[in-house]
Amino acid sequence: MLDNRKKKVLQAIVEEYINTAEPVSSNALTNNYGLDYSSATIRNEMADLEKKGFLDKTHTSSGRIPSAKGYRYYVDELINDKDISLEEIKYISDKLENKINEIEDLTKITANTISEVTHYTTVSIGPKTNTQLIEEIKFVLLGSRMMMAVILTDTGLVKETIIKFGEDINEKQVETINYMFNKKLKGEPIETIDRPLEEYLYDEMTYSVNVIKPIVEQIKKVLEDDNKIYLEGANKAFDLPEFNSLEVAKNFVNILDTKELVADMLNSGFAEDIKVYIGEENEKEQLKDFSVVTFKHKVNGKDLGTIGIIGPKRMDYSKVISVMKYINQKLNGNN
Amino acid sequence: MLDNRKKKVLQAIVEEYINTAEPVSSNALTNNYGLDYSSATIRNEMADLEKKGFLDKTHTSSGRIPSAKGYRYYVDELINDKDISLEEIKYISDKLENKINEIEDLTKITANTISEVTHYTTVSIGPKTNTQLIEEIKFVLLGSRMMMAVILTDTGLVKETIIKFGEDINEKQVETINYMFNKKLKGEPIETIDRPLEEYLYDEMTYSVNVIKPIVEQIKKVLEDDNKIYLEGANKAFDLPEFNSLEVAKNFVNILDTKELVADMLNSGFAEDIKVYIGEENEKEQLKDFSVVTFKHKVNGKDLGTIGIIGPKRMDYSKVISVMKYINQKLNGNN
DNA sequence: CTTTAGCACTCTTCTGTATTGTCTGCTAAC
DNA sequence: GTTAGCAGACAATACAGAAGAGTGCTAAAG
Repeated sequence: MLDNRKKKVLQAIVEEYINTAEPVSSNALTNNYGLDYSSATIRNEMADLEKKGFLDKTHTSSGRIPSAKGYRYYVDELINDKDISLEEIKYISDKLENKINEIEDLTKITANTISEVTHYTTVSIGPKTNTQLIEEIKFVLLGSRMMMAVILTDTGLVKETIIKFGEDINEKQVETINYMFNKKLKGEPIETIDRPLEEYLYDEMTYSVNVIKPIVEQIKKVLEDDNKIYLEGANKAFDLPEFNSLEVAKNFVNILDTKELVADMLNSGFAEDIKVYIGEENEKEQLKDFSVVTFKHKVNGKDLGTIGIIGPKRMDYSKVISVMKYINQKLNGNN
Repeated sequence: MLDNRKKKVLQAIVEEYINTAEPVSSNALTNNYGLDYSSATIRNEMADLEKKGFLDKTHTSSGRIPSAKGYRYYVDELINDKDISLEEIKYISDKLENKINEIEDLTKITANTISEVTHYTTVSIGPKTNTQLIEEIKFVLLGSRMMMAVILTDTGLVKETIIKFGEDINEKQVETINYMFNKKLKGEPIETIDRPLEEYLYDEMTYSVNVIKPIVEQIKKVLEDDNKIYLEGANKAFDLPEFNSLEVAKNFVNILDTKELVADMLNSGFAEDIKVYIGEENEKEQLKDFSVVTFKHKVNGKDLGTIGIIGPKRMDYSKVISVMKYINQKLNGNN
């Protein structure tokens, strides 16, 4: 579809634009990026690329900027893995080294690491709990009318919540509840908890609904809560030149503040490990001026959460993807 | 110090400026705010107030804006409690009604409520744990090398953490640890946990340091963690006209991102319930263009956390303070 | 047939100037 | 003590012209 030189020109324009955020002129590319031609030749190529839809102009006599199609082609065909510097490798290694066991915070730490290395804003969301298997569920009495429930899953995730009662509870009751819930739920996926209340009461009618009901309700609530979204490096975005437009800056802050939007964004595109959405490719209207790269990180095939990078369309895709790939390797111990 | 009419003029200027964010002209005040004088008279008063340092000009022929001293005088002497609308009362009541028992989230919920009603950004920090008394401390075995510690304090706060071990632990050991720690710590202030390790080992040398050490370390870590800062309504700030300056907007985002700064801010000014810092009154250089109102909320004299409002210097102090006072009442059941 | 030099043309950005409107300060009259 | 009225200061806006950057096209060179 594109001959070799056109590819080179497109790549050069994308990379130059990523670096400078200024429309790229034909002159800027001559004797650069291995393009040993005069500006006129480059101009002819640019005109062709524009006709084919890979480039845009901001006005008739401006340099070119990549179109969404141009970025897409770049990401799909032209990108090459960027070498990560030694310092970056060291930084990433240090931060992740001892944390790999702390499943609860791993997504947060990883998101923070990515944000620090790439200088983009990241949002992250913990692992989906509902398909994980319950390994153990424990109830602990706290005082006389309060209880803590701790759920342990097969992936090593621990979720806990406090339950309050309108009546006194004793140790013996807690023991029975422990036994009862474990009998029902051990080895089952977490979503089992969503079953109707009667199922829990089937065996043991000795327990009043007053006791069982708050337990089930509170546990459900905590598990829904796994949609908590963490944000890292929001201020970094303000260093980018495109954020000099107050319009864009405001829009950006609003996006980050709309939790549902971010959650939807992170939950889309199931299977893939790393997925790139460029500008209009984002389903959400509000994101059409940004690019999003999502990264579902897993250890041994187990979902551990999703991290999203939000940045300008001229995001340094190569670096972002390289960093993600490296972290993925690291987490899965292939290094 | 100021005669009655001057007070009236100053109050009018502050309130007008709070509403419009535009320098207030002498004309705007005539036949308004109960000032039935010509613009020339108002001008004379304004000139006097400026000489005394209560007002500033942006340039020689502009209207007046309040100086820091002007705001301070307004807050100290001229402010009157603003009536909160019925809708607002209902909104606040509904949000706080059933949450008063959920100590863990109370600060967060309160901060969110304040942000919604006042339309300013709030930051909040949970209660200081170190002086609270330990009512009970429970250890629960999870699997064979993992344990959860739950600490219950006299104010009803629950803190929990997961501890991982390099060796297997059995139920019997957990029981002894439970007994041991409770014997040592029950009724003591939380900071007792900071004691040197030897104290925990004194009685029970049967337990290896491998077991006790991770427990103490992890508990310490969690309790330090009480400095977590919550942010509400950051995007609201961007609707204010002063945030049209990218400079200010950027500065603002950076402030919110600097956790230490925010923590310092919330922890200053010990005793008072509600404290107002206007512009340069803030200790931190970065905050000198903003005003901060801090609100230490308590129930029955127990510290439950601190909430800070960050807004422009022309913040609606009257409304902010009224809302805080109302919430304070509400939380303490005087209504 | 590909590449390049050169030039006309387009559009943005910057600078300077004139214009308008707002608001003050001051003076003189009430 | 208060007010009307006017001169002066300044911001904001609009407009014109010049400079600069970059393209598109043509014709010549390789």
